[in-house]
Amino acid sequence: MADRYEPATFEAAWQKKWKNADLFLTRNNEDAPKFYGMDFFPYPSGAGLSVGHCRNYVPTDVICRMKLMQGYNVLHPMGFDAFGLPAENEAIKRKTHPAQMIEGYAATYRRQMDLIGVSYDWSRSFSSSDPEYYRWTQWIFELLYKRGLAYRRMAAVNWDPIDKTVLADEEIVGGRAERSGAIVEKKLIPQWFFKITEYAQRLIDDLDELNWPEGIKAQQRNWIGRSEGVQFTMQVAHSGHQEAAADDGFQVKGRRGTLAFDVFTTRIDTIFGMTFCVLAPEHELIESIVNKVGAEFADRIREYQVQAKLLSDTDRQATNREKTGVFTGAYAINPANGEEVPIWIADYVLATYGTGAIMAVPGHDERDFEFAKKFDIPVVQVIGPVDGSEVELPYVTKDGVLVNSGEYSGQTVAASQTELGVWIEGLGIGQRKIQYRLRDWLISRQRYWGCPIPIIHTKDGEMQLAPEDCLPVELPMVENYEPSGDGTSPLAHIPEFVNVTDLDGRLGQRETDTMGGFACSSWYFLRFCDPKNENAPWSFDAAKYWMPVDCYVGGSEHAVMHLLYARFWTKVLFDAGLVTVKEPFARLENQGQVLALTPYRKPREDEKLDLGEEGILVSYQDAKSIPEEDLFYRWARMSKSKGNVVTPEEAVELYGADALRMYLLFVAPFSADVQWSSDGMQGQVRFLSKIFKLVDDLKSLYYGEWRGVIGFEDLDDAAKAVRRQTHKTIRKATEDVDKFAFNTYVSSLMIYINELNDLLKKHAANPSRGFALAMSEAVEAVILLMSPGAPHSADELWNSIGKSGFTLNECWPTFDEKLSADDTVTIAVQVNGKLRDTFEIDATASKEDMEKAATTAPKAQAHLEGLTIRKIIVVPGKLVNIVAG
RNA sequence: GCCGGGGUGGCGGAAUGGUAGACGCGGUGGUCUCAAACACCAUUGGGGUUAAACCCGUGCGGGUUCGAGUCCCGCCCCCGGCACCA
Repeated sequence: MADRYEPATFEAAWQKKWKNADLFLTRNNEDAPKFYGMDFFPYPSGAGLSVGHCRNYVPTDVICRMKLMQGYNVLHPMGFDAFGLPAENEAIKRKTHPAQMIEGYAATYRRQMDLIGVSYDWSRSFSSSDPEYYRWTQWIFELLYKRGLAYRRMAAVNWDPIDKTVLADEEIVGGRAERSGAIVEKKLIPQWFFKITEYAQRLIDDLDELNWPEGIKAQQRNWIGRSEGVQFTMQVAHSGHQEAAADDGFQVKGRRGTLAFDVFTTRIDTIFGMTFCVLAPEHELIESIVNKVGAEFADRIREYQVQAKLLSDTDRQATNREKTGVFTGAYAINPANGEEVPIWIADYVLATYGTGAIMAVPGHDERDFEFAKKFDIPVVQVIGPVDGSEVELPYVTKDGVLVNSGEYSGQTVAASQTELGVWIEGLGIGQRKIQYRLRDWLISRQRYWGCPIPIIHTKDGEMQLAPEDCLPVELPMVENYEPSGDGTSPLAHIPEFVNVTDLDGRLGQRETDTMGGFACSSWYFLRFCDPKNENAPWSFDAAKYWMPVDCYVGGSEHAVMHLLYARFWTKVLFDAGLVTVKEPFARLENQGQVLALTPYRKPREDEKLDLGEEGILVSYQDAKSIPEEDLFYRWARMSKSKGNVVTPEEAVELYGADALRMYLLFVAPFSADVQWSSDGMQGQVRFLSKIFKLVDDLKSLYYGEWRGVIGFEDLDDAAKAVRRQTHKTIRKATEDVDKFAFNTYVSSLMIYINELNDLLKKHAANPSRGFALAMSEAVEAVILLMSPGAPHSADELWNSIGKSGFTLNECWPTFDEKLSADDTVTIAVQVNGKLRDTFEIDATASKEDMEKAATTAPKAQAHLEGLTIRKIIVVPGKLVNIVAG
């Protein structure tokens, strides 16, 4: 074996041996505790992996490897999230079939993951597009349907009138289709939803028990958006301002002869300040109003509705957009004071939140204020500061008391919110209510490459589930699967797929929408527990044993969608008695991104920059020929489109897999973004070489049976120093890996190696027997502690000292508190909190001894000159602070 | 605007309220070499000094404490997410 790190000579060889020995197959030792460590389900893109992806996989691998060495049964699987739009679009472009294409891409991913030595149990791998897998995705869909959690209703899709296709939100840029440039329209079609809103409260509550980054939990809470308020009914005025508002027999909300609508507010305390109401342009009541008001109003309302429909969501919600709206000609009655207020229509009120209608209080709401100013609607103050001082409107703080509010004037905001809520309930026109921002989960996709929804529409318009034993409803393998041009899924144009007869022999048609990819990734962690099961999605016992995932690792960009959906499904499955956990992921860790220095040039006069860009992206090749004053570099996320990707192949070729792994661990805290530099890997080559050199130097001292005799040896100071360092490092390294502090895990090994080198240099000439034994222990500790981070090198070194097999099968070292304790400690001497001196003292020294040593320390004494000692604070093992004046 | 995370040498970053800058990258000087690369050794927060002593120093301003990078209050800046959700 060489005395330096020469990866080309052994890394590939060890990977082969691991494979031949089935080293990474999941083990199931009796009585061992379990550890389930997993990475986010990746979509295997055609670009392959970059070193940025490895930053996710390597740390998970390190903790899994350590847990395995610690005696856990470890489940560390990997599979592929193969269904979905990116795959389909790319396959169309390449004129190939997505199934075939994805298979190739997944193989590339696997090859790259193997190349960096990640210990996945590939025997458990699958793709979400495998019929054996999506059969059970459909099965879970049916479970949701049976439990009333899957339903179909009309909903808008983004429609591209040029390409005649449905677009995903990410295919729209600035209200236009990314590809065709057409202005995107909204089109109502029937679509499938999962009723995640029914679980909103539980999804909030159960966050508390999760060991997740606070930021992610906060994002989920925001997304679910719980707010407490009051919902109540507003009557449309019969008479008064508008003769056409006379009763002509409309029936709305069960009130014969009247028009009415519900509003939701979190500020019921401001109800006396209501000076108008606003309905969303899509509000159903508008139809009735249009029929009752004069033609001029009706025309303006219609026009506004058309305009609103044409606006894309992004345009409509653009920041700082001026408020728009029209007066309907109708009035509503404020139940608090009986006053009539005008009803407006405006798109700043969303149809999809609350009741799609609001009471507007411009005195105490910025949006209403802005609207009122623009349309000259009165602004009334009904809340003021407790001290009665004048304030500028809108006054939106909840710190205050009611004014101009009848009998409620003088009450605090908090008190009146309760009282007014009770009052509304007493009147029978509404109730206090908890409202969530969360919407139901739209799963329909009018595309080919997804999991078919197992529903049959019978001739009589009924919906039936495809019988369980007929699952999966297989996606037909067809040549043409491009979007069909009429907005339906391509599946709708495959008669063999569509036409079926149900169990009673009646004719029916299959549902042709497919499920969005998030459905497939909402349960894959359960399938990994029992991936080959042909009779069930998983066996209850397997899931009971492995779940929850103990450590789930991936990027924070999935903070809401995937993680929320997976939590939702797990809760449904829990309710159905199919799993024993309410939450799928006990601990979540987000890795930082890997950024690469990316060349840009200044734009020429006629060039426009893309949104958020400072310059024009250029390739590294072109950068060489661009004049220096026009060229600049920025840190940008590694991606194929930026052309700044470093692949694991390149890194492994130049520096080695272990150097890449150790660099990824060391370069920054796990959750921080990383500025990639290949120089850093050279540093790891140097470090690994140092280990090879040290192990080589220690071979002459190495005694394989040290464990049996070291306890009987009378150890000299040198030997004790070695052991102390060994046991300190074992403790530090173990703790650091457990808490995902991989950078300090690596640095603790560096410190250890440096110390061992120093000690060896000092005592090599005349080593005692105890020193040799302590160094024997150290050699093994070094190799085993580095094994999770640099497994190839560890196995190479392990065998070089005469051991056989794999370090992964060895026990993780344990530390002995007594051995790691220092004999002597360095004590800091402070005078009035400022460091003045230090001294060495026996670790067991008494407080009195420390005080004495401190007060007589020469430099400290110089600072005590002429002062009276008032107090002495002694921190054992650390410092002495002398307070003097 | 709201929510979350940050701000420490030239750079990445360490520091249970207890010696700030561990470990590494880079730099400088040296050894090796015909030379370079690699490697190794020394040094490396700023000021100050022949050297030391000493002074300053964790975004800014206050506070608590024997002692604050760490805790509290008020600001500033950066990154991420959400964003007319009534």
